[in-house]
This record gives sequence, structure tokens and C-alpha cells, in this order.
Amino acid sequence: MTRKPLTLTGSALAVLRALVERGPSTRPQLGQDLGLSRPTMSAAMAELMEAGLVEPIGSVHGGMGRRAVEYRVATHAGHVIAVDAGSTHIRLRLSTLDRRLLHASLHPLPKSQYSLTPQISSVVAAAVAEALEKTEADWGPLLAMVIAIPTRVVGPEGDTAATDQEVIFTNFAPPPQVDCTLVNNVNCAAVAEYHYGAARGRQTFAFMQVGVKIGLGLMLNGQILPGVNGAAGEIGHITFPFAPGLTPVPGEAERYIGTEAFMTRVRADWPESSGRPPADTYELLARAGEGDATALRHVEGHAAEIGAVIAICVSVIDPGLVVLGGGYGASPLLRPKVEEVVRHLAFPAEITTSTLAAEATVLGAERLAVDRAVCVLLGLPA
Amino acid sequence: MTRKPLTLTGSALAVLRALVERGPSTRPQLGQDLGLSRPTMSAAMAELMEAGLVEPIGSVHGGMGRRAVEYRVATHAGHVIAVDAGSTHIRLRLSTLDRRLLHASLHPLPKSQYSLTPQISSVVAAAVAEALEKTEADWGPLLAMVIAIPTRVVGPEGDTAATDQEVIFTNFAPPPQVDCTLVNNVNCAAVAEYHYGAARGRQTFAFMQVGVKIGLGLMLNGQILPGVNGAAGEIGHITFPFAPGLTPVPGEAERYIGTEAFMTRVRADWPESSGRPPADTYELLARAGEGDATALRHVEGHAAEIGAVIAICVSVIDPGLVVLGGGYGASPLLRPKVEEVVRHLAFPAEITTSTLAAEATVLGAERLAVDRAVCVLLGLPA
DNA sequence: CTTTGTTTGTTAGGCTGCCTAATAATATGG
DNA sequence: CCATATTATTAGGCAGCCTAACAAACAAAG
Repeated sequence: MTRKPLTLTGSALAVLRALVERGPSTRPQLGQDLGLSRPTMSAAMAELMEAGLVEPIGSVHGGMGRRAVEYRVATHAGHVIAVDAGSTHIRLRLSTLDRRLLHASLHPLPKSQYSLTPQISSVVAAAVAEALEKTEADWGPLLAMVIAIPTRVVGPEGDTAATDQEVIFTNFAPPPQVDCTLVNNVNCAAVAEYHYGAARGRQTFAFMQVGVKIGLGLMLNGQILPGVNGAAGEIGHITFPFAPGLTPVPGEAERYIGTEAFMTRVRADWPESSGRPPADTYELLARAGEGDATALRHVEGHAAEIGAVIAICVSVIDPGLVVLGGGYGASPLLRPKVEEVVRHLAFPAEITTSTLAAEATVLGAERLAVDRAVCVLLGLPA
Repeated sequence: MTRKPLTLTGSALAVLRALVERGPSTRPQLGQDLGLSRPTMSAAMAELMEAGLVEPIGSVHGGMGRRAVEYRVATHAGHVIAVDAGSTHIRLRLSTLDRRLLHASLHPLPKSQYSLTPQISSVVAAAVAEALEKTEADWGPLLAMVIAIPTRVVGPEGDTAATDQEVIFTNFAPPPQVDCTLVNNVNCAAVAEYHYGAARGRQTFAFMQVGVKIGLGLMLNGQILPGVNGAAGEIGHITFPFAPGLTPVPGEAERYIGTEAFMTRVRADWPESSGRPPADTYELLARAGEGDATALRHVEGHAAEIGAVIAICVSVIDPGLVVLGGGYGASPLLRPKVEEVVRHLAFPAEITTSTLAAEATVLGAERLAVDRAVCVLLGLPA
């Protein structure tokens, strides 16, 4: 875990972070954006070159005058692995520190998993083994791994026994000496929406995932809120039903809003006159998209219930923006009704739909892995 | 608003902040805690003395050796005013930057107010006028004011017209050139619990106020979460009732959980055999405290409903700790049932009861005013 | 092909803000 | 009064940034 300390001057660190953030850049660009003078840029670059962290990749001319040399994070500096341990597929990305993709893979699971199981662990092990196999010599060291899992996650100081997070290691062991971090999958997706998706440029927002399960990822001032027990955003456990005379049942909201119970209700309430009920949510959404009135009615009814959940979240944290995502939630058919309900019940909040689809989680994990990798290189905590 | 810039060196600023934070201290103490060398402490102190921000107040001996000089923030450096514009009383504190109380007052309102009214504004105006009247010459300038109000609050860039916050200024104008900040009263109370009360030493927690209205103050990593529209913690607007087949009503949770509707239910359901129903919550709590079974049943039933609301908040943000406060919520009778319900429905969260009672809000406002004052002195934003 | 103007990168030197080390100034206790 | 402990100041150094001036590379115009 511990490699050589490698302390950098403040400006060099800022330059490294900027190159990680935005990819190849010239010195004038970096100096401008970071507010550093040319001599300081010179020193910082010399420092980073010396450490083998950056490399020149040619020169660019911007109108008149001398051409500026373009630099990027050196491939040789190292790489990261991001894994999305999903319920139907395992996705893996192996990338440089500035997120140039070096290897990617998609591994279907034998059957859909409702929770984190040893079977998922096995496929993760296979995916990572394959990635290590294909690693080339000049890719530098594997600096960090982030694995996105569909459970709540606590740090080493927390009560790891109380969560299911350790299940990921039943059939998988991370390579020795490699920094390996577990992160909740919804939080990863939120990170991706923040950097690349529907929430770009927003410092504060919530990402609501709707599929077999429901969950919320909270981004507050550019930082994910994990919660003291890793349970922030576990909105499957909101009090439900909640009304005078009714007894709430723990976890009932997740079951009720989740797509399995929803589809059961749809099938039970499907009129004979509308033909065969839809087999799954994809078919339901497809029919609703074609204008089938019965399908639309169900989708809108469900959207109103999702809106009711979001109104709760908006009342508690007032995120200003809620991004809908997940296998079911990403459908643009939901948005209008959700927005209407939220506006009626709670405070103003923009509602948008995810633009990253199934890639969101692994892209967010990659992003977090790169952050970890920079910390590992510099011996920084957190 | 703008006074002379007055830039300080980093260490001097740290020393000033430390003195503001913890009151009178000696140089060795400060140097130790801030990790500053003795020469740096000397320079910082010289700088602060020069600027008239600190003053020596004697010397202290710690065992053997030379006595250490003790310093504090100079009274002459300036003062702040904190106002709690509550529903039954206006509380005011006028304090030095290190929170030595110079003047305090308590002004009852003619009658209890459900929302922020012009009448409250009038009493605030009178309270502030009286405080300015009593200000002595050597107290230095009035650097900042914070007024705690029971509405959502947005900054100048937000849509102030959409909130009721401006009502505070109907009959009151802050002294010219004085930095005046409005802050939600529940958030102020949370700040006080953080520094002095039941949440001392906790970086993340939620403060739930239960009285005529309900509200949540969210402290995340030592920072209040105000929300994008100043509506974070406005849990009076959570979806309620929320159950299949029921139609939620905006703001219904506040009415239902709030003490007015609660007492109406108590009275309606009060058996003849138990004698005259209690006139208000104080009487209800008093009787419950004496062991009256009917009163206890109602208090516990209500506590379960409060617990159901808290379970929602815990599911969304997982604060680890929830402090119960407010006129009704501060009763220790609530805690056991609330804790039981939260543990049953959601994730582990400690439940405690406020220790600051009615002073919480004004103490939090004072704290925030001091922070603002330091920023004003140094020309810093936010 | 040379000149000119523009942009990029380097060198020289200075300033700020912190540090360590040494010295001076009190205090307590035999 | 002297030994010891603690506090404060002085002297000198170093890291990390800056500005100013200069050298190098390039495009476009003559």
C-alpha cells in the first residue's frame, strides 16, 4: 500500500490535478486557469517530468507566435481499474490517470441478482484477472481500484460486519499492495452525472436511481454525502406507508416502488381488453411510448409515486436538481409527471433524466479511482 | 459595508480565529494547538496587536518557569448582535467577538405568532434600538448582525420574493453599514447544539425542532446545509399522507405533527374518566411526567409519529445522531419511543435531547454573527 | 529570404511567510 | 543566590511563489 512519499510543491500538485481533470493541455492554458506565472509553470512541469508523472505529446499553435508544447499525464505514471458490480452485468474499465481507456470489458452474470452475492464476487474476480492479464508493460503500476456495489458501504473504521459489503471479497481478492475502495453504486452514478452527465456544472443535486431497487446519491457542494453509516440515500427505508392509523414497515418503500412489485400491480390491474400484460418494464415502457393508454396510465401512476418519494428528499435536503436514472428511471416518460408532483408537494426542484444510461456507475467509479490514485501517489489520506 | 481591507498573514488569522473560538489563551497554548513556532506566534501577535484586534489580559503560570501572557480578542475590536425572532419572544444578545456577553434582552410578543409577521419586526426594531442605546463607547464598532427567523431563507442571489424573509424588514431597518444576515432559526439552533449542546464533538448530525411547526437543521461535516433554495430541513413538506390510495397534501406533515393539531387530537380522544383534558402541551407533558396513563399514551403515540418522520430523515441523510429540540421536542419523555421507532424503521442513529432549551437559537445566531464579523474585518466573502 | 510582431519558455532576483537555533527574559524552588 | 524551567525575541535560512527582463520559436508581411 505504501510507496515512496513523493512530495510535490503546491503548484505542481495543482497542475497534476488539472491534467488529470481535463486531459492534455498546454502550459499557457494551465497557467491561465490555475493563476500561475510562467516561471512557476516551468518549475512545476520540471518537477512533474522529473517524477515521471507527465509527458509531452507534441505542440499546438494558437494563431500567431511560438507553438506551445502540450502535456498529458504520462501513461507510464500508472493506471486504475473501475468495476461496476451490477445485478445483471459486471462492467470494468482500466484507464490512465487522465481517463484514457486502456481496456474495458462487460461480463454478463449467469442470472440477475437481487443483492450482492458470492456469484457476483466470482465474476468480478474473473473480470479483474482478465484485465491484469491484458495489462501491458508500459502502463505503469496499478495504483487504485474502485468497485461499485449495490449495498451501503462503511469505511474501515465503521461496522463492516453490519453491511453486506464484504461479500464482494468471498471469491475475489484485490491484487496485493493495491488501494481498493468500495463505493455504493448509486453514489458512483451520481459522480458520473456530476462530471459528464445531466448534472454537469451543478455543485449540488440528487441522483435518484429507480430499478428493481431504489436509491439516492447526494452530491452537496461537489462532494458525495456517504452518511455516517454509509446509509445516506437509502431511501428504500423511508417510512412507508405513512398515514394516521397505518403501521409503517421497514424497507416497504423499496419493495413498493421497486419495479418487481410495480409490475405485479400492473399485471394484476391489466384489463382483458388491453391484451396480454407486458412481461417486463421494457415492454411496459415501449408500449407506453407507442401511446398505449393502459401502459401510459400505469407509468404515470408510478411516476406520481416516484415523485412523492422525491418530494420527501427535496423537503429534507433541497438539492435544486434531481436527476432520474437507473434501468427504469432513465426513461424520459417519467419526467413530466414526476416534476408535476414534486412541484405540487415540495419546493422548486428541476427534474431531469440521466444521459449516461448503463455506463454511469462505472464511469463514476473510474473518476473516484483516479482521485484515489493521485492520493496514493502523493501519500495523502482520504 | 466595506471597511479598510486589513489583510492578515495566515498565522495571524489562525490565531485570531482560535481566540474567537475558545476565548482567552496564552501564546504557548495557541502555538501548541495551531502548530506554530514561537517566533511565528510573536509575529502574529504583534500583527494583531498592531491592528488593535487583541489585547493582553494578564499572565498565567503553569508550574515552573516564566509566566505566560494571556491574550483575548480586544473588546475594542468590535461586537455583534444576535436576534432570535421567535414566535412568543424576541431574544437578543450583544457580544464581543469571543462571545463575552455585553448586553442581553428578552422581549415578549403581544401574542403568539404562527409565522413571521410585521409585529415581530416591530419588536425586533425595539430590541435592537434598545441595544444600540446601551452600547458603550469602548465596545468598538458593530460588525455584524444575525437574525434568526422561522422561515426559509435564501441569499441575495436567490429568489427572496418567494420566501417570507423580507417581512422582518417591514418595521425594522438594520443600522446602516452593518452586515446583517438572516438565518433560519432551526439552523441556528443546530449550530448551537454543535458548539455547546448535545452534539458537541459531532461533525455530522441533524437537529429536529418540534413545536407548533416542525423543522430540521442539518449539520454535515461541521457545515450547515442550507439547501439550494434555503429549504433544506423543511420537513413540514414531506409527502403526507403517503400510502397506496391516499392523496398527499402539501404541508400536511407540519400540520399533523405540529402541536396544535396534536393537541386537538388529544382533546378529542380524551376519555371522560381521565378528567379535564390538558390545556396545552406543557400540561400534557407535566401530567405524563407524573405518570398519568392517558397523557403518557398520547405522548408516546405522538413520539412514534415523530420517530416516523425522523426515520425518513435518517434514511435520506444518515446523520448518525439526531438531537430533539424545540418547545415540545426538548421533553425527555419523547426520546425512548422515538429511538425505538427509528431503530425499527431505519438505520442506526443515536437520539438525544437538546440541552440548551430556549437559548439554543440565539446562541447559534451569535456564533454565526461572530463568523460573519471576522469575515467583515478581513474583507472575506461568505 | 528577411523583417517584424507575437507567443512561449527561461533566467535573475525579490518578497512573504514560515521554520530552526540561539539568546535573552522572567519565573519557581532549594 | 543559583539552578532549572518556561516564555519571548532575535538572527538567519528556506520554500514557494511572484515580476521583470531576456531568449527562442513561429506566422505573416514585405
